[in-house]
Amino acid sequence: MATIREVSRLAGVSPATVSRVLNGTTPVADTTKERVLEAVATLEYKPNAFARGLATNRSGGIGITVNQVSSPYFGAFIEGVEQVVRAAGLHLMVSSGFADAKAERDSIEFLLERRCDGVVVQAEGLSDDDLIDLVQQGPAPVVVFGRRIAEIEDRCVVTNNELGGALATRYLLDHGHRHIGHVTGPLSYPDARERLHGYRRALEAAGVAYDDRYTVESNFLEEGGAQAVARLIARAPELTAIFFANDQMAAGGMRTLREAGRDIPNDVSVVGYDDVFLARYLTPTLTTIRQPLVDMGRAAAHLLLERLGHVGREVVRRFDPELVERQSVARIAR
Amino acid sequence: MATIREVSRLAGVSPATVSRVLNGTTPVADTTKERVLEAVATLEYKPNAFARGLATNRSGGIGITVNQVSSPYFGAFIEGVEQVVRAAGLHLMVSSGFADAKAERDSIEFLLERRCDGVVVQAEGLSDDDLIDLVQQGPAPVVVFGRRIAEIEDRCVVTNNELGGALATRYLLDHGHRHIGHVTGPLSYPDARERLHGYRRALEAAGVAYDDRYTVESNFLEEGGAQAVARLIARAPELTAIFFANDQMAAGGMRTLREAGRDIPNDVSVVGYDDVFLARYLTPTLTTIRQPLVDMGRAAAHLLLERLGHVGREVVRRFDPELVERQSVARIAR
DNA sequence: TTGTACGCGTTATCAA
DNA sequence: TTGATAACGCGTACAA
Repeated sequence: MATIREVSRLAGVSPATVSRVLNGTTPVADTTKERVLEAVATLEYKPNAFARGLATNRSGGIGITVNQVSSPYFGAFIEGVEQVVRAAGLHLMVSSGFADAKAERDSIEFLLERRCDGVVVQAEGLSDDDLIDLVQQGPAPVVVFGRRIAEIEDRCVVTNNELGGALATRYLLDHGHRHIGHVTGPLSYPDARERLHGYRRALEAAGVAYDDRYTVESNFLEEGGAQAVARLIARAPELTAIFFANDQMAAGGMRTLREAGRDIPNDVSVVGYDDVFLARYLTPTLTTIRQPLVDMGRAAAHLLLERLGHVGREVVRRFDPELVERQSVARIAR
Repeated sequence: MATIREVSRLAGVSPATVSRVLNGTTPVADTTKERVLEAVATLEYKPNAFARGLATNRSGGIGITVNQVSSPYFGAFIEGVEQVVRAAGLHLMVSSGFADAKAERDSIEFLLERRCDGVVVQAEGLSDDDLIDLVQQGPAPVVVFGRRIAEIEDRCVVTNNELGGALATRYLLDHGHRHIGHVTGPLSYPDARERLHGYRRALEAAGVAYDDRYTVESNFLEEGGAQAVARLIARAPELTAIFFANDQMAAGGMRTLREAGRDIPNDVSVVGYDDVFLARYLTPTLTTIRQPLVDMGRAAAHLLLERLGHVGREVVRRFDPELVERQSVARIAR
């Protein structure tokens, strides 16, 4: 590997000048610039990332921590982040948090020790206060994905969950349903609460009274969805539709419905949330709410780059989900 | 951020001694060691990764490039790699190749420029020769995932595709099937060829003649599977079972079968390959061949660490797939 | 067992 | 517009 000194010798200039040509920090005469670039080319010179980091105190790396790399949900998000980070000539360091506060803390610390210039955090174990601390005290800019925290709202990339809940519910109402159940996620999660609010808001807007027998709290897991539906249909057999706060629970719930002899969508219509991979493969295919994850990843990256002094374009921080129409909802006979 | 010099001052020793304590390179008296560690703790000293890299010429980073981060298939593999890399105190840099030779080349170069200590490569665009070159000439150790290349076999982590193909076929034979079709992947891919060999071998072993009307080449995509099945049942309506070289094609093929009025599994049994996420969500759930992706990721990482002088445990480089029994295969009436 | 002093390759400051 | 030169923070011969 050639060094800057060898390049400078070949070009007949000082190392400083080579650095100036490469970084564009100071004007350099056109003729010398040419000579330098030629020398760079013939020696296939690549700046040493360590030396550069030592001198500038910047690594050219962005860190990202998510629950689990192998989840298609987070995978799509990471993909968006990578696109932008890569296009900016930076690189991405990943680290998993596994929805556990300690692991998440370790993960973030790990990335920060590696002197990432900025970090994208998706965390479920850490508290809001932890994240506020991190954003406000941390040694590098931080962007938070999937949590809306008032104190650091300008660093949060989120979707409008309430709108998502309302979209799902309104779609069912539009198909004539009036007895609509809702299986929520853990209500300790803001996402779950907001989707519930959206559900209620849509019902009210349509003049349908909210009945709390129609709502069951669950856990965002397939098995939880299955159990929740069992309770729901025992308690309120008149339901003709169920809105699930994520697709996994919808998958479990659909299984229970089928086992109970209810046809989907003709006896009971179903709407999910997230549009993860499996939604297209359920039978019937699942009508669900899609979050623009790749776009959100791109936005998170842009938000970070903005803080790092890259040219800032306007960044959207709150994304509107949209409904993906498939075959799990039927129009009800009046 | 504290430096090694500040630590040394607080502990009343030289910077060199601090370095020795932290790296364990040279014996240090117990009492001084204690003083140093105490100073490290109170100052919350973290070594500067750049300075360390500059001095040692190692980054403490492992690079990985895969087709697409958001695919659950590669996600699982990445997860395995991350587990091991992280446990070794190193970090992971990811970069996507998108099955395109140029993008893959860029990706790898990018990682190497960032001075990764080693790189895990999953590539579909690059030729065998490209990879051999990279492994033999590259500036850092390289491990290849999912391709078996004779010249660099000790750097390849693969599954036994032929065994997988045989497992699938034998399972169908055991269920009484004698007219078994096979939808292959692109036969330019070794994976696809090997699975086909496994299929033929199992047929021969059972004394069933191979009939080339029963084999259709396709493209590993859902749509391709759908079209392949259309051709297959037109040409050989007597088929009672089909083995697909991946799950995506099986999903497409099942759709075609259903549209043609064939019940699965009672009219036609189906076996897939990969056990990706969707296999559990098809109707009926898909019997398929599972590759131990997380384990393979771990193995790839271990193989790399071995080259980097970490304690080498015995590493398995060739993994046996296993059959996952679900509901897409029925016993045939004799 | 410990300390001194140099080198790693770059960028930034200052002077010319 | 350019060149010397001093950081940046660590590891490691070499000497003690």
